[in-house]
Amino acid sequence: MVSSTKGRYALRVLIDIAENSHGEYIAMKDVAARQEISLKYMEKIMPVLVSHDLVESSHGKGGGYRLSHDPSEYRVGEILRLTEGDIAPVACLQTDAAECGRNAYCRTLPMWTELNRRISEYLDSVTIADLMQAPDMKQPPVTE
Amino acid sequence: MVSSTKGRYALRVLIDIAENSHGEYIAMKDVAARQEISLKYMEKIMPVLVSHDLVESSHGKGGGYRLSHDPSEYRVGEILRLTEGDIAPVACLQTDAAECGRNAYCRTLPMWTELNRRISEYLDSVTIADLMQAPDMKQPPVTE
DNA sequence: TATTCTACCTACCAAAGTGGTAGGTTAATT
DNA sequence: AATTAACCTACCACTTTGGTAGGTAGAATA
Repeated sequence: MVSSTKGRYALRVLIDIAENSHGEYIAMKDVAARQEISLKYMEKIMPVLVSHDLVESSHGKGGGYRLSHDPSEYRVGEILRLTEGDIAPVACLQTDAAECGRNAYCRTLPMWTELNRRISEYLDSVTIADLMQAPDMKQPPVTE
Repeated sequence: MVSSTKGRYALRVLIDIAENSHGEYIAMKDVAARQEISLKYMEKIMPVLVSHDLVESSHGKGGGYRLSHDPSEYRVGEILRLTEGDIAPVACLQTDAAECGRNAYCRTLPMWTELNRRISEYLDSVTIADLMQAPDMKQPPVTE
């Protein structure tokens, strides 16, 4: 699996902030309701985005999160790498992977490397701006 | 992770059979030694390949496995789908996935769908024949 | 100053998946 | 009959996933 809920939720939250906060801070309570994601679970994902300066936070009333940059500057691959740790399709290509020892004569390594390259290339070609509300898309219902 | 050891081992075993058995049955003991894979673990993977007619087996002395078809007829995507169950990069695209309910307004679904398409397209474009020993490749050492 | 709202931090946890091991049974060959 | 090798079933330790619970810290407002 390239992406677990962690990375996917992070993406959806960023898109939600991009669409609904207009430069203002937006409370996670609202995002969680719209995205139907557990608030508590989201709270575990957000600090990662803060520490890498993807979003800025403010405590207290009227606080919440807002984007640090323009939506067009957020590459999906980058977001997934931060939240998932790695997006390599196989264990032996992960950045923390131990040397296999069989690399010199591994028949499949070149294929995995090429697959990895194609996945990264595609995910890095898509930005948050690309994923924002298309004209023909409905807004999600606000379920309280 | 698109592929766990199950799928990767299946691939390596099929390539090993393609390279080393020449139409003859080949014992898993030998493949396991060359590929440095636990024989017992391999034994759990092989029956899947038999039941889908990728390989044929024979019991007893001089028995083992051999390919049912020409190496060029084995697509990597097909092998991974059999052994992994699914190669979708995200849970909501798996064949057994429950309807999300948010699909109509999910901003990320089209991207995941396209990523899934690209992964499948690439993996289905590679065959076992493509992965067999290149001229500049060493044979793995036979570790007893 | 007290209250309220919100981010943030820590600990815990159930379920599923991963990557095996162990031991025995069946079938084919010598 | 003995040997060899596939095959079947059960078990298991470890990690990841996807959370929940409860409390703390900081900022705004009344």
